[in-house]
Amino acid sequence: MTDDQRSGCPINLTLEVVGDKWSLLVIRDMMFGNRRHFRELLTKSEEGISSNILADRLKTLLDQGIITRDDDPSHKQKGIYSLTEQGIELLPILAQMSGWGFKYLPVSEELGIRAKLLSEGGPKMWAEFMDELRETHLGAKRRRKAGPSVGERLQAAYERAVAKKGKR
Amino acid sequence: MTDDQRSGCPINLTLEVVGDKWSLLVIRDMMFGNRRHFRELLTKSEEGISSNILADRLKTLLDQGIITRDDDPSHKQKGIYSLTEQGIELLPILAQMSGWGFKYLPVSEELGIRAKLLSEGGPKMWAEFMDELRETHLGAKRRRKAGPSVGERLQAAYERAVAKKGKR
DNA sequence: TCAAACCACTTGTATATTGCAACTAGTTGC
DNA sequence: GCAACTAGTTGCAATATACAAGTGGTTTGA
Repeated sequence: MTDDQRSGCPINLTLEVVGDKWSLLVIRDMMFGNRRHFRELLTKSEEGISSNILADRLKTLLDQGIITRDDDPSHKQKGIYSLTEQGIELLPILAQMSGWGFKYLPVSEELGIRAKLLSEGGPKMWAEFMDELRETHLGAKRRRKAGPSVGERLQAAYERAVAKKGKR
Repeated sequence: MTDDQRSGCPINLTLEVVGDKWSLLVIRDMMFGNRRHFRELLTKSEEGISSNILADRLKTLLDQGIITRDDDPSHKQKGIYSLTEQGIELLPILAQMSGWGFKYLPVSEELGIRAKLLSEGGPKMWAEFMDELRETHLGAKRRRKAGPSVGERLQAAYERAVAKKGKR
């Protein structure tokens, strides 16, 4: 990867950082699937990323300040990847992509349910979810709201959709 | 380009359609720079796309229903590319990317000014701009608002920034 | 204590995509 | 009729990606 940029346009610069077919999927899995280890990201992704590509993307995202890596105290070889504030703020981009894809592309039922909820929830729900991510990834204190978190609600809806599909 | 998809996830599907380094830049130029012809897109882009890549991306975007192509009555060889409703609705994704890039990446002053305005304007401004795009690209009738359009305001701000830079 | 499983990657190689420059085939304006 | 303009295409080199196998080390459990 070279350092020279094509232009100073914000959209172009953003695309140079996350405008490939894998980076945003890794971020997505960290956000919505709470994958924090290399092995989790490698084996639990829907799309089947290869290990060399994953290693390369994690390195780039580290260099860009979108994620950080810490040693896992429970296992000398494990690393824990966390989103930075900059990474967490990619959520609105993912949410908009998710909404657009849900509206116009052949999304599967069980994977579309989260997109639907996130789209209906709008910016307010996104902000709440970002606060939850700040808690899990940055250790930020958060004023607890009543009822299940956004993350829990999305996960529960997904599991209901999977169960429903299995019954058919 | 093959037809098989990696997964039915809306984010993944969106990335498979516009998740490369050029497609969204072409859309950006059509939206914000009002480039409608092949030659305009080719020569007036900040980043310098090559003609084979541009031809390929326009074909893909046509296939995907994001743009349409009509013959230009003034010139037998010219085609006019227009955004479809599906293409126009990519604006919020571009706006979010623009805002994120403006906040975190080394954006140039004259190209950042539009990002700043768009970010400050928020979803309400985006909706207004999308209405303007529906007028120019889809021929939709629109209730005129008082004062300059969003497109005009963005363009004027950009030109002021360029003029200011030139004086230094 | 030792083998099997697990961990985060790296390496090698085939294939696909991209970037660059030149070229084609036709149209328009003077 | 010719120069400039139009939308692309072609050939080739450089780069990125995909897939399978391997590396060096750690943990688990009998």
